[in-house]
Amino acid sequence: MRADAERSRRRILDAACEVFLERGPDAPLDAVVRRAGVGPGTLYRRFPDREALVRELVTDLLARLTEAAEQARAAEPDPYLALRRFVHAAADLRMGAAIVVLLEHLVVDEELVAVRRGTVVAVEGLLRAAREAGRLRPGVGMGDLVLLCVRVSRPLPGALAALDADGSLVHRHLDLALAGLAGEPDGPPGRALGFDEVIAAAGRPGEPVPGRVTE
Amino acid sequence: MRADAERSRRRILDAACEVFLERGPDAPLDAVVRRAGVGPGTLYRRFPDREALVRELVTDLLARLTEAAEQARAAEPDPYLALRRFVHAAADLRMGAAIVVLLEHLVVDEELVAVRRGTVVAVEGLLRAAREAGRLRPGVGMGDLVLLCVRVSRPLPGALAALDADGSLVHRHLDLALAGLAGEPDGPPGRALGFDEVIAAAGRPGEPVPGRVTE
DNA sequence: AGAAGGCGGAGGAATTTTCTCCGCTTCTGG
DNA sequence: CCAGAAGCGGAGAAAATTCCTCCGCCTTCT
Repeated sequence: MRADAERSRRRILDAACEVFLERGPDAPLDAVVRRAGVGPGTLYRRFPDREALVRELVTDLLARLTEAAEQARAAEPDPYLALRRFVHAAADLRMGAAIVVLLEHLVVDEELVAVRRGTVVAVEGLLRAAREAGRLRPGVGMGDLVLLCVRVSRPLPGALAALDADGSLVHRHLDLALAGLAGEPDGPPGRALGFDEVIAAAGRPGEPVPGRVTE
Repeated sequence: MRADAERSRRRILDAACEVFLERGPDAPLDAVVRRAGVGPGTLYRRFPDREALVRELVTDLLARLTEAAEQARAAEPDPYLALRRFVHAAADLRMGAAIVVLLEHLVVDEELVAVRRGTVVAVEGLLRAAREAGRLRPGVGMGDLVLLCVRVSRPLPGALAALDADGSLVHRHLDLALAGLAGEPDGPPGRALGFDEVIAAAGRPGEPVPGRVTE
């Protein structure tokens, strides 16, 4: 594969990831094209239809997730810290997009099942280790973990997204979800976010609200 | 106002709330119309443009949020339980819609500022009480609370939404976020969610994925 | 340097979204 | 219960969006 083709492929997949997270699995492919900064022809040549794009995106993400889970396990002897590390890595990888998109526009074939199984096994290992070490609230299941990850690591809607341009808020809130808003004062992760900052984007009286960042 | 007009107004506002939460603040008003089960004429007569609808929706929601905060404070002597009760009530009221939509398509006028101030004061009271009682992790601010509420109580994307048709998962995850996934075994709220359930909606190999519920 | 292959964008067809108009139904005051 | 006022739903025109192809030019590899 030629170098420029590979570059385009990567840009399209990355853009698709963000766009599907922000606008849902039916987001127009034109939006992906604009975000990726490529021409429509480039997208439609490589991915004949939406499903082809989605399939490659999901496969790619699941593989990287599996790798992240295995790396986290290897790098952290403490099972809870390993799980925590994985959760943060999953957010960086935009795990949400994989799931959103997997469930919507995809015929799940055997190859996909195999890739998915690999991810599930790896993550379940992390979870079981943390549970057996007594570092996980009893009754918390794999589904809870995954859904909380999806919920917390999705981009904030609309103009709120600007609050977390660099993603640090996602990591703060992941830590909060892990440790609990109500919890022992063993140090809060990051710094407190003021409400004023949240509503700052709402503009002042009489002023038009600054719209979302136009693409 | 005639009884049927009031009924239509309520149905439209409720529908708009759900639709804006699910599809973002630019969701087509036709989707609101379909969800509300009224004719387009009915919507456009009462709300000449998108802003009119959004304005009434936001004002209505903020007022109900303020009321919920005051009720929670009155009903629960324990500051933490009061905060917890409010958070759950806010999720039921779809607080997320107010914020999503407030930030996007609205010129914030003085009336709105006043209503919003009322809400902020009421919620800050709850938060301060919980903090002073030592029931809140230090460093957790109003913004964290609001954003975690938005994140957790937004509907899950796409087909995942079906997992939480009755909203019980939102409440479970709000409790988890409050108490922390990693936490003392003082009883997990609700029952554990299996990963199998999460991916069940993905269909079996070779089968087309059941699409989202068509409206 | 030449050839193979990829790139971006113009643009047409199809779909979606917006919003109006009007005949029929529902409500309310008397 | 009735008459008139008010509201309702839907057909459908106009505008905007989205999908996707074709083609002339540019990049990459040998």
